[in-house]
Amino acid sequence: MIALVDCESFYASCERVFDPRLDGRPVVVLSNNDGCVVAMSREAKALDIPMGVPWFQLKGYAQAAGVVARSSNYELYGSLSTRVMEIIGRYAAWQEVYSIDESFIGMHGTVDELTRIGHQIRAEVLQSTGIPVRVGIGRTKTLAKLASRGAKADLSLGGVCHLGSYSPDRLDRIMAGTDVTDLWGVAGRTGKKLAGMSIHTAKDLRDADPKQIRKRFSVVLERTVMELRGLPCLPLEAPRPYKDQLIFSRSFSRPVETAAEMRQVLSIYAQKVSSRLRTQGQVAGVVSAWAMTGHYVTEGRHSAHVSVGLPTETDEPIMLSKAAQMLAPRILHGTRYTRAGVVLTGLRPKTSASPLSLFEPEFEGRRIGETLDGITQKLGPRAIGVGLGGMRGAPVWNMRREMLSKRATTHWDEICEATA
DNA sequence: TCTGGGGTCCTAGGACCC
DNA sequence: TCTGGGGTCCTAGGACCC
Repeated sequence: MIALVDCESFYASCERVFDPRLDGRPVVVLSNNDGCVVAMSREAKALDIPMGVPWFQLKGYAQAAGVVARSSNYELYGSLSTRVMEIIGRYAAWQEVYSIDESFIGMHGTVDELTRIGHQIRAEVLQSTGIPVRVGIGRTKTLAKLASRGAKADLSLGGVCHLGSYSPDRLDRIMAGTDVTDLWGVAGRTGKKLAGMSIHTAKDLRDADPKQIRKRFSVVLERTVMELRGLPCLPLEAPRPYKDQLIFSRSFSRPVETAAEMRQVLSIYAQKVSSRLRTQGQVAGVVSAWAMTGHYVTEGRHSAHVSVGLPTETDEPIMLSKAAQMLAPRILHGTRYTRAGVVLTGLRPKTSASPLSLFEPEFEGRRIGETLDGITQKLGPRAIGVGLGGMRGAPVWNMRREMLSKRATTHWDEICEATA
């Protein structure tokens, strides 16, 4: 059997761990730039605040209704996630950490045994970290996901739902009451196309002809059909040694319109992403950069892309920053760009085979990257940078985070204080 | 004024090979 | 009119996830 353990309203729950005043109050967490709502506590959901609503639209109502808003504090969430995942891992020989707030584990046992273990996991994670979790158990990942929805919907289950505890009739009724787009792997576009074939519920999809589904859609949806029937098609994945790509992208707090400013943006973003690259011990072979106007503008929409193959794979910030700045000629002067990003692909672990010295880039071997990382770690992210990245103050286009909580688990000077 | 960010997998189609 | 067949690799774009 497979269990999905997922954290309830994870970001909002993290905010509560070190600020118990938030208990029982509606809490929303905002995306970068304090843009829109990306997480809500149960109380906020009860107010029918739509997920994804822009903060500037919600602000007035939120303040009147006593909603507490927080900027997203990924350093805190990442740190608490690591603790939660470690505890969950103690309960299984095989664990897949699927996302910051979800983990699949493999389990053996009777319905009663597994349900009991589910409750134990819940209790221990709550006791040790303050984060409430739900446990959904089924024969496949897709069914475990469905069970997790059940645990959320039916409070009488106490946070643990094992699909094996239902009769076939009851399971049919549950699936018939589940919209097909609420399934894992089925979103809006596929949902629309399925509706055209009179497939509206999870039960409809389970009972559809897999071959037809594969022909009309893809092998991905065919797998969903089989998984709904209890046939595992998606194995628990082992942790990967490294990623296929790394991205650093941000929206600006105000539009960037000049090539000079955009060069600064790209230089800094490239340095940010190169630092992640070094953390993972990888080198990159291809640098891509893009810039675009907002989704919501009606006039003057524009986007620019460029992709550069590097002569030698590298993790050095100077090379990568120069490559990213090759986007500059594609930038239309006077366009109101609202976001940009730098993407590294062609990633390999750094250890294997060093390039012939003839082709070594100018700065290779001088350990510029390592040196910057060391200084940054000691003195903070803006202490040093290459070229346009070495800024005393934050650039004017830098993102907004006006309601940021403390990073209580990763910075000594932000540690939680208790007062009598 | 103000609408997130970081990933994965799959497929189709082009380039290229013999 | 009519222009091989079979294979691999790579990339761009679509769809989805949290």
